[in-house]
Amino acid sequence: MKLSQKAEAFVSHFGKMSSRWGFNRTVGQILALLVVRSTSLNADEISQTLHISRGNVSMGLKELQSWRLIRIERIHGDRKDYFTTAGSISDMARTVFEERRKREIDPTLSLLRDQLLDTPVNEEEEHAQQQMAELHDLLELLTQWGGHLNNLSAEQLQGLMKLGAGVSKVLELKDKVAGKN
Amino acid sequence: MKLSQKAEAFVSHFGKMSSRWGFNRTVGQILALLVVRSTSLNADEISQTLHISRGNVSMGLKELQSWRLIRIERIHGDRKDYFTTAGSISDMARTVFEERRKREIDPTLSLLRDQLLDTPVNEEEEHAQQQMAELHDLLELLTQWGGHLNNLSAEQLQGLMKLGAGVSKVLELKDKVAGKN
DNA sequence: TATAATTTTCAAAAATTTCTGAAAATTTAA
DNA sequence: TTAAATTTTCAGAAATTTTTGAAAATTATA
Repeated sequence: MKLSQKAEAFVSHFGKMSSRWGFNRTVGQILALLVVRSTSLNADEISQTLHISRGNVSMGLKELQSWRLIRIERIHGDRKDYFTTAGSISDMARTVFEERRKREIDPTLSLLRDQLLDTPVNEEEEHAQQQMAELHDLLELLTQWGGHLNNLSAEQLQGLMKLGAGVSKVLELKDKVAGKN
Repeated sequence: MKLSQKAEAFVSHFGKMSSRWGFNRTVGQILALLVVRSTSLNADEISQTLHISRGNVSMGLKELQSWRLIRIERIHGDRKDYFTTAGSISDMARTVFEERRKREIDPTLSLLRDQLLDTPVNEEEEHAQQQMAELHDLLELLTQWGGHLNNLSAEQLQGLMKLGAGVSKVLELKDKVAGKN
């Protein structure tokens, strides 16, 4: 399975970038390959296309499954597992945000909450807690906001995005309406 | 300089998490230390407190400056450089988003745009381009949206966040008003 | 069942990243 | 200027992460 120039560039770029998004190079490459290909692929095909060992592919696929980004398809009369992406690009984006929240934000919030239970015993601890409280509130706000956005339909999301800079106007509008009631 | 139990836990947690946010453990620890301490610190103090070499501290501070997350203060009669965080927690959050956009999103958008210039020569390339277009549009939307949010005042942002799930109602409201004009 | 096909695991090797500390470079003040 | 103080650099060492590939485990078919 030879990749086109285009697909090659895409896969390679995502391999390099993927470490920033929480997975290693081969995992990024495998995902990019599945995104770019229109048909599902088995582990051997992935291994040959990306020139990575069969074992590495197996681990990478497992990792992507733990992220809920790919799913297995069975082809009748073929014993092998075939893999595709789980949903559209924006489905996957939502999933990545959600998974990263679980893996990174939630444990951090939990630590911060614990820390904030204690009463500070001096100026220095007072300041530390103040900062932690600020971070806690910010993370919580972002999390809640993310949750709300996730519940919006694709169209609503689009509408909100298109609103863009006009959002402040809408906020004023909302305040006016709220004021009347 | 001995850290309190609390500060220790905070610094250690951020050391572990920081690789997910684009910097290595010591860089994360240095930033966390500066966040939690109320006074500015010099490189030797940081080195002793975190038990990392002087050279490593120097590199870490340089990295944090490239992220625009810390700034140097000079203390009269003292030759050493003293370091503090550049602004509040939310200032830093904004900066991190902006820097990551520059370092990760922008190059990706640029690659995708290049790829989309070519005309696909077969079904397979057609599909690849479709996916890339979807990703391109999503990233662009997120980027624009991020830009708008960055331009809102802290109060407006707060207001928007508090809106939460009510956002869909406000969208309807906006459509109504728009319809009348 | 047995066996062939396929996937997973994991110890060791390779690659990459991070860290150290001494030397070089720079800055400050006398 | 000069010299002391401070910071930066960077080659090599240490630590960590990733990858391989062969053996073990699992799964599917005859």
